[in-house]
Amino acid sequence: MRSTASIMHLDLDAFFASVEQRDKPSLRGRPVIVGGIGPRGVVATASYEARVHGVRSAMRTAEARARCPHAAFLGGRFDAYREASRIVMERLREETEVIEPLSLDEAFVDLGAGPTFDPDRVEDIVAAIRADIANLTGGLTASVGVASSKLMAKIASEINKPDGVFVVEPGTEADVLGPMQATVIPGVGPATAERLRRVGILTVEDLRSPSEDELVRLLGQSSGRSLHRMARADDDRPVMASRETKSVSVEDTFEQDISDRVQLEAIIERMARSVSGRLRKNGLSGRTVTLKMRHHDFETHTRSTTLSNPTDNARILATTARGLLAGEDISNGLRLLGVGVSGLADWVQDDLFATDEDDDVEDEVVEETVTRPTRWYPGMDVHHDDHGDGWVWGSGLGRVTVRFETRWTPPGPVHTFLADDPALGAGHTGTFDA
DNA sequence: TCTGGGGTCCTAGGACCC
DNA sequence: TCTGGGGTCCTAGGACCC
Repeated sequence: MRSTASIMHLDLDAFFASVEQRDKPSLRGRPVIVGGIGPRGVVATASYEARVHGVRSAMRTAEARARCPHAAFLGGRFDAYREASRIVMERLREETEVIEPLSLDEAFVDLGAGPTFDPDRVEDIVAAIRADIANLTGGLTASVGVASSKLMAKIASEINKPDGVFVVEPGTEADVLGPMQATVIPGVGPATAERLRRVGILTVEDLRSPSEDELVRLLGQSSGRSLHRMARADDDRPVMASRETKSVSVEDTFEQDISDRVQLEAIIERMARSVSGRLRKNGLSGRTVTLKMRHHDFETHTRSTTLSNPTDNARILATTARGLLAGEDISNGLRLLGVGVSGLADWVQDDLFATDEDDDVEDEVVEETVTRPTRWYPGMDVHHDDHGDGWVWGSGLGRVTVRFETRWTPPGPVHTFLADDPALGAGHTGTFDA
């Protein structure tokens, strides 16, 4: 915690809805709700006119419709939001390079890292930034908090929202924080709040009573230690100007549950292409492929596998993800499916002009349906058949289809297989050595 | 006709290696 | 031969954030 109020948190007010109202004058002064507009949609952002009627983010759109039937329900125009966000972030960067965007509509700014920062003029600096944002974006408003730490700046930006500013005077942090609900501390969500409530902790003040060890016992190492400090407004986390991407994923909730494997596999193909495209655009590739499945009863499971080499290739991602689906019982239907990649590496892209079609050039795909394999892979399910005359493969009860793929993906060839033994009712996927 | 999509971070257990 | 500890990687799940 530094001695001057020089960390700013800026939060654009009702961002998606405000962009819509800016671009469509007929929506100004009216309730606007942006989010999923299908039967299973939820609200992403509600304008303040809609919040009056109790509409909140993450609320089901069906409920929002019931509460506020006269609102405009919009699906969202992310290109417009990204552009508005870019303009705002660019303006913030004029203050200092040390800005940390948290999302399209939020960022920390280390004002103290600016070349000409004067702590006595914080109010003027903030006023100039907010005026510029309004001018540059066609009237978007922002709420701002300034304090000696990220924690207090973030909390302060909520205090005079919307279109307001709050500066926490250095030295008053703990006093400002004490009377607030423990849930104002970022990271204290519903589950943690409930655990705390059960031991009588409601406010930040209450959170100062237990020792660090007691909080660790209650909430685990990481949360326990950090909450013990946060409760005392003790926070020296730096504003981080750049953060590397850790994962890339796509998911979709269907309007109706899907139990048809062929249909799900086709969706996986589409998602794999989407993930692949985004990996390539960012010069990334990853080793761990994750399939996310939400069942009809909302039970959610992930299945993942780690390849021996990073890939950004749509077909490898699709083959791998399909293999992960193969072992799952989907007879009651899935409401959501997702494909993700993590374990990312940024490799030097050696073939900038390659297209998806070009990728096929050096690929080798061998598919065989056999009772005995002609090639072997690690972990191949081979066991001795006591009733027969030797070693069998898979269940030993029938034909097994194996698809071996070799693809040349920098920095080297990637060999994957997908084995499907109907009698086992399970697919087996992974990598093999050539 | 309950409950989005895109992320991050943490925990915990097992495998494996030294 | 037995026991133990630590570190790292992998998988799965969960909490949380906007």
